[in-house]
Amino acid sequence: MPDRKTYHHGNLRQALVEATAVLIQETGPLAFTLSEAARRAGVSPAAPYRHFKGREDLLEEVARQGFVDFGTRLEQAFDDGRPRPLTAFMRMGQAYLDFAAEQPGYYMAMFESGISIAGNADLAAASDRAQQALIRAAETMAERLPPGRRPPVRMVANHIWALSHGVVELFLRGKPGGRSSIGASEMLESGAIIYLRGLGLIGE
Amino acid sequence: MPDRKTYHHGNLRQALVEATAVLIQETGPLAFTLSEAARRAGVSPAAPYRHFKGREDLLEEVARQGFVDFGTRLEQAFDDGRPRPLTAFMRMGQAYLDFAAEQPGYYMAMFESGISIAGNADLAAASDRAQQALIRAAETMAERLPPGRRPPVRMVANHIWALSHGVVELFLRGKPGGRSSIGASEMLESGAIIYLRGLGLIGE
DNA sequence: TGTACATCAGTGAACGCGCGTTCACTGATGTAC
DNA sequence: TGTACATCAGTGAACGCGCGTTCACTGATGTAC
Repeated sequence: MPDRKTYHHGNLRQALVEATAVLIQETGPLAFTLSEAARRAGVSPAAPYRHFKGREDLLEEVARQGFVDFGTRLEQAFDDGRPRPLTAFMRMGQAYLDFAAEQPGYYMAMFESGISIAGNADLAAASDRAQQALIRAAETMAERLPPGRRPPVRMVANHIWALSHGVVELFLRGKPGGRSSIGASEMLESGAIIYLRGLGLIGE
Repeated sequence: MPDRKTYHHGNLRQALVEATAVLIQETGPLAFTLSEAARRAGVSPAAPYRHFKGREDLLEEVARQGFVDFGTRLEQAFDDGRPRPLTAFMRMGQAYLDFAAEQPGYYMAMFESGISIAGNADLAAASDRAQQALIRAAETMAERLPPGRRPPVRMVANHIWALSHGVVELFLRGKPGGRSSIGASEMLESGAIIYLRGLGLIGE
C-alpha cells in the first residue's frame, strides 16, 4: 500500500511480514532486503525499526508465522486420522505440498533463507509444533500395526518430512535438479504409498 | 594462496572455483561474492573477469563441477549393481550423503544457490548425467521384479532423489526443521529400506 | 642462443549503486483532567 | 466537550560499507626469427 493517506500506517508490522513473503516469492530468499520490504509497504527504510530489531528479526517473524500456518494446516488436514488414518495421512501430504505451492514466500523463509531457529524461542516453538503434527500422524499410523511391527514414530515422521521436502525442492519449482512442477503431487503420493506399503500399512 | 610470488597466478580459474566452494561452505550460498572469492584466491577483484563473464558465471561453474563429481561418485558407488543390486543401491545412497557432507559448498551451489540450469548447456548436461546415474540404478533394481510389477523407472529414481535431498536439507546440517546432523545416514538407510520393501524388492 | 614483440593475465583506481542502520525530528493519536 | 500533553509511529537525511563491473594500464610469458 504505497499510497496510503495517513501518517500512521496502522498495521505496518503485519504489512512488512506480508510484503517480505511476496518479495521472497517473487525473487527468492536472496533478494529480500529490509529496504525493499519497507518500500513495498509504502514506508521509509527507517520505519521497520519501530517493529523489528532489524533485517534478521523480520525474516524470522515471516518464518515463524509460516510455521504456525503450516502446522495448523497439517493438523487440520490429518484431522486426527478421520475418517480413516490412511486417507487422512495422504491428505496431510497433499496439504504439505499445498502450503509450499500457495505460500512459497513463507516456505522459503522457513527452509531456504538461512535463518537459525535455535536463537529464537518463538520460532523454535512454532517449528516444533509443526513437527509435532507430523509425529502425531505417524503415531496414529503406527498404532494400526501389531505391537511387534511398529516402527519408531519419530523416524517415520522424519522420513515423510524428508520425502515431502525433497519433492517440494526438486519438483515443485523450477530447481536445478528438477524438471517441471507437473507431477509433484503425484510424485509425493506415489512415494508415500510405496513407503506405507513397506511399513505394512497397505496390502499388496 | 594470497601470498603467491608470481605476477601470473597460473591456475586462477580453478582456484576461484575452489575458493567459492569453501566460501559457500563456510557462510552459505547467500554470502558468496565475487570480490571475496578473488580475495581468497589472492587476486584483485577485477582478475576473475579474465576467466568468467561475471558472478553468475563463476557460480554456475562451481555447480557444474559439483554435478560432474556428484554423478561420478553415484555411478562408481552403484558400480552397475555389483555384487548385488540391493547392496549397490544402498551404497549409492550413502555416496549421495557423503558427497553432500564432504562437499557442502558444491552441494549448496548445485541446489541452494538459486542458479538456473536452463540457460547453461554445460551445466544442464552435467546435471542430466547425475540424474542418469540415479535412473540407471533404479532400472537395475526394477529388473529384479517380475515384469508385471515393475514401477516406472524415472519415478523410482525421483523418489530416491527426493528422499535423499530431503534428508540432506533437514538432517545433515543444522537447518530450521532439522535437529542434529547425527542420524542423517541412518535416516536415509531406514527410509530407503522401507521404500524398497514397499516395491517388493526386500522380503518381510 | 639471443632478442623483438605479440599476447594475455594480472593490477589498482574508480564508478554508481543499494544496502542496513542511526539520528534528530515531526505529525498523529489518545488519555487525563 | 474541550484542551494540554505524553506517547509513539512515522520521516528523511545521512553514514559507512562492500558490492559488481569497467577501464586504461603493466608485468610476465612464450614464440618467431
